[in-house]
Amino acid sequence: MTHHRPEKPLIVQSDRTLLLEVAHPDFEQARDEIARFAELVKSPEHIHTFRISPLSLWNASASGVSCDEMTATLERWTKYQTPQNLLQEILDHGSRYGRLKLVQKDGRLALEMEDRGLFWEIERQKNLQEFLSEPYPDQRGVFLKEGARGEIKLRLIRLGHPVQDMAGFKPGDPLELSLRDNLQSSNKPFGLRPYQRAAVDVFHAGGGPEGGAGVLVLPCGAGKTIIGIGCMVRLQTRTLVLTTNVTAVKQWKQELLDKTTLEDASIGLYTGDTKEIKPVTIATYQILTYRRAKDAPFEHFKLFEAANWGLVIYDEVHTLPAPVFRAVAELQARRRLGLTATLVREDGKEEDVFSLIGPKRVDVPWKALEKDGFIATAHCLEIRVPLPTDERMDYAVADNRARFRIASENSLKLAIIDELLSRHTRDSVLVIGQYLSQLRAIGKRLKAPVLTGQTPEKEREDLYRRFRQGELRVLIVSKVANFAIDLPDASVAIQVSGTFGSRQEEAQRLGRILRPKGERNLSYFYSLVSKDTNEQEFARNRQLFLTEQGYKYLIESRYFDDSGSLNEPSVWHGLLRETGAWAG
DNA sequence: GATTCTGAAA
DNA sequence: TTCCCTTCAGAATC
Repeated sequence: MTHHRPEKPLIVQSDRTLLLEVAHPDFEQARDEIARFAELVKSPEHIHTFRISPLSLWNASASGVSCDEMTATLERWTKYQTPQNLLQEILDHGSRYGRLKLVQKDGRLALEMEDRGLFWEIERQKNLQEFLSEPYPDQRGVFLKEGARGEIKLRLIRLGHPVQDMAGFKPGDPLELSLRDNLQSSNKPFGLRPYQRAAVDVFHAGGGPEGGAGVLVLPCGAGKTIIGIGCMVRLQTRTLVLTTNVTAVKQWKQELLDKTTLEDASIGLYTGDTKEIKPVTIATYQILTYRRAKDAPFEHFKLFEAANWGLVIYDEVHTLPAPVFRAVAELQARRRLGLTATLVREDGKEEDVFSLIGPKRVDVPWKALEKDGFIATAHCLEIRVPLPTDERMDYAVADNRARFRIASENSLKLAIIDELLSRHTRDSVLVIGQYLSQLRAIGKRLKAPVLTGQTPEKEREDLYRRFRQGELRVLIVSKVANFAIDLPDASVAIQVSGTFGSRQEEAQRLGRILRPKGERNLSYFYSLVSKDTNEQEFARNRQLFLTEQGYKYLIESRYFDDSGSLNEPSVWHGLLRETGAWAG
C-alpha cells in the first residue's frame, strides 16, 4: 500500500494504540469496526484512542471476528503503513484462541495442541506441572489430573494462552418449562425479539461442546433476563441464577412467572430472608460470600452443590465477587451464562471472567438497539460550569481529594439546574448525585423530594408511584439510583456529581432514561462538571464507556461575561432546537 | 412469630 | 483517594 493517505481517519501505532479522528466523515463506521477488537481508552473531543490487547483480540476471535478482518479494518482506515509488529501480534494472539483445546478423551480430561511446538512450550511450564498427567504418544496433547479444568485455564491465560474449552457439560436434572405465548400478567402476546433469539442461539451453539459457556454483552434495557430465560427454556434443566441484589432476585422470579410456564412452587428464593432451594433457585452474590469471620468458610457455597444444576446464570457478571471465582473454577462441568452491559471490571479481572465463565459470545451495540427503537435515542451534554470566586479560592488551597468534593458541590450547579428545568417543563426529570449534602440543598431549592439510602422502603414505593404517575415531576436521587432497579424511568437525567471515574456508573445512569418513550422516543442526559478542576478528568473517564458505545457528548462551556452574568448556553439551545424540544 | 435495629463487610 | 448503598445475621422489641 502507499505510505501516506492523509484523507484517512486513523493512525496505527506500534505501541498497539490506535488514534481515530472524530471529525472525519467515516468516523462512525471506522469506530464501529475497530471497537470489535480494540478497547477505547480515551475519548476527548478530537481524537479517540483505542488499544489492542491480547484479551481484546481473544474476545474478538471468540465472537467470530477473524484476524483477516481485523487487519483489513486497520488497512482500510489507516493513514500510514500499519506497523509490522502489530500485524504480527494480531496474527499471533488473535489466532491463539483455538490452538489450545480442552477435551474429553477416553473419559478423561485432556489438553490438545495444534502443533508440537506448543506442546513443548506447555509441557515445560513449571507452574502447570501439578495438573499435567501423561502426554499423548504423538505429543499433540496431554492428559490432565482430575479437577484441573478451571485452574489450568486460569494459569494458561496468564501465560498468554487462552484455552478453548470443548470438554462439554453435565446435563443437569431435567426441568420442563416453555415460554408463554401470552404474558401471564397482561395476556399480551409475547415472543423473543430477533436479537434476543440470536443471542440464545449463539449461546446454545447447536448444543455442541462449544455452546453452553460464555458471556453476552447487552445494553441496559435490552432484556438480559429474557435472554437468560430463553437459554433456560432451550436447555430444559434445573437452573441456579445469581444476581446482585434482592430486588433483582424478586424481579427474576416475576419475569419467570410472567413469561414461562413455571409455577410459583418450582421457583425458590435464596436470600437473607428465605432460603428455599427449588428446581429454579435465585440467589444473591452477597449471600454466597457471607462468612462468620474473616477466615471462616463461606457458609452458603454449598448452594452450588445443592442440586444437580444444568445451568448457572451469572447476572451482571462484571460484578462477580472474587471469592465466587473459586467456586466457579470448580464448577466447570456446568453450563454457565454470564450477562452484562460491560465487560470492564474495576478490579481488572477480565481474564478470569474469560477463562472461568467463558469468552464473549455476543456484543449488541447500544446504537443498534436505538436504531430499531428498542431503546430511546439519548442526547448527552456535558455542561462545564465555572467555580464562583470564593469556591475557587478554597479549591486552590485544598488537597487533591478535597478539591474533587469542592468541584462536585459547586454551588453554581444549582442555577444551571434551574435553567435546565425551565426548558424541560413537561418531562420527568431525575437529578442524580453523589453527596447527600448537595442533594439536600438541591431538594430544598427545588422543593422536590430527595431519595437516599436512608429512605424507608415504604416511602420509596410511594415516591416511585407518584413519580410514575406524573404527580411528581422531579425526583432527586443519591447512589440508590445505581442499585434500585425498580426506580421509574425518566426522559431527562441531570448528573450533578459522580464517583471518581466509574464507567459502569455512568452507563447505569444513562440506562435510567433509555426505555422507549412513545412517539418521540427521545431522552436527554446532562452532566454538570466544574470547569478547570480535577472533576473534568474524572468525568472524562466516566464517559468512556458510553463513548465506546457510540454516544457523543456535546460540550457546553459556561463562563461569566463582562457584566458578571453567565453566558447564553448556545450548544444546549441548539440541541433543543435540533431535536424539536424547544418549548419557547 | 414478626418487625425493627445494629454492625460488619464489600 | 471518597462517600454512599446494600446485604446478611443476630439481637432487641413488640
